Amino acid sequence: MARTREFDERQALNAAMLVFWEKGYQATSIQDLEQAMGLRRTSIYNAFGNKRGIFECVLACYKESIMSVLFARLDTAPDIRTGVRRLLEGALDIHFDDKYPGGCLVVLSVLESGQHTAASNDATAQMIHDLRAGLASRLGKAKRLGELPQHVDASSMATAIAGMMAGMMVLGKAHFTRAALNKSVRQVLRLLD
Amino acid sequence: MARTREFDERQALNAAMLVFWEKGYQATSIQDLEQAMGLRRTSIYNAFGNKRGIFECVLACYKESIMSVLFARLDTAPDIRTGVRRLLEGALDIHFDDKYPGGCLVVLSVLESGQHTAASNDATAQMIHDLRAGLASRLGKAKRLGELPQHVDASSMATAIAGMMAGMMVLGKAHFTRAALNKSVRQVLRLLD
DNA sequence: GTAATATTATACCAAATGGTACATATTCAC
DNA sequence: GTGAATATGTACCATTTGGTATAATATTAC
Repeated sequence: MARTREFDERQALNAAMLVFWEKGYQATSIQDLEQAMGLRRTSIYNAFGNKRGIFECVLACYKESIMSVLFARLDTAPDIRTGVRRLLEGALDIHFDDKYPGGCLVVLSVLESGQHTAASNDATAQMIHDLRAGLASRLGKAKRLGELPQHVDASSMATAIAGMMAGMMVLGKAHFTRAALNKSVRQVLRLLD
Repeated sequence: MARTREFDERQALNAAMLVFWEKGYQATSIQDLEQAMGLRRTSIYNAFGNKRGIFECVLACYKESIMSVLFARLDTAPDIRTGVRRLLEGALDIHFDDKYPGGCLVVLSVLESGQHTAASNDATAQMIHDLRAGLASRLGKAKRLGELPQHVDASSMATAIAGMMAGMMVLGKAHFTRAALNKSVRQVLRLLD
């Protein structure tokens, strides 16, 4: 018994996500968001409360549309080496995809933690910890399946791979070539031999 | 034949560096800088021109006081494994040092490249490329000295180590423990065997 | 001492910031 | 159709932003 929303929330959040991703949190103004989302600020505030609220929804959007795709690449691969390779190359795909601003919103936001609420910081840190945990789990499974030597430490290996993934996003932002980053992926895979 | 400056430029820039490092560029206001540097904005503008000018000097300050110390740890080590270990652990030392805000100003600024001038972006990207180049050079030397197998690709190995270094700063900001990060350093060192 | 020059302090400004009051429009239950 | 409830549009606000005009102050060469 009320007026219906005229915009698609998912689409609007996706547009907002791209702006935060490119400019950073504080450097993104409400005016920027109005233009990108194609909405007046009143509609934005009505839907998301305030700027912090927008960002929290954007983080959830990023988790769904970006992180989960990468996770799937790891989980659905036939073996651990293929899985790790697809995970890291998937991150590179996203970085070099013209649809996105390059780098990673989570990495950016973790570095910009001084700008965010505790809730947002918890969310971003959790996404990284989930990545590490997913890797650790997959590596443990690989050990049980005999895909990896028993002496491999799944936990620290997972941390290293997660770190490498974040680091490659940084190098990408510093204009490292795709070829160079692809080669560094191969170096990481050597750890699994 | 003019009034002398009452503040120490190095000290002032160090204070400004800490603020940019913690809050990010756009999120750092001139008022923040006035308080941290202990100066009125007129003195700041007189010395550095504008906010972008301050930041460019801060980057130079970071390069001198932070990056060069890490480079030295790599260059003065007795062998390549010790050098890489000291480089990565040195980065962790800085991250966990209470004197600093955690993470890395260069990594942050590269991620925030949408906020910076081309000059600043060139400077930060160059610092990362210099790191990689320094590593590649040292790895090449290690090969010639027989410290490393000849099949090691110094170039892609350098990229991977530089990436890992940046990535560990990200993980540190996401509250990974020192113990966990130390273990991931050991994983990276396995690449050199 | 004086002139020239650079630094500092006071006070200020236009523009942009995040956010909101309020009127209007649209939907659905009845 | 009517009323309740939510969405949107217009216009606005206090605060903060980066930056500056100007006057006062200190330094050194002469």
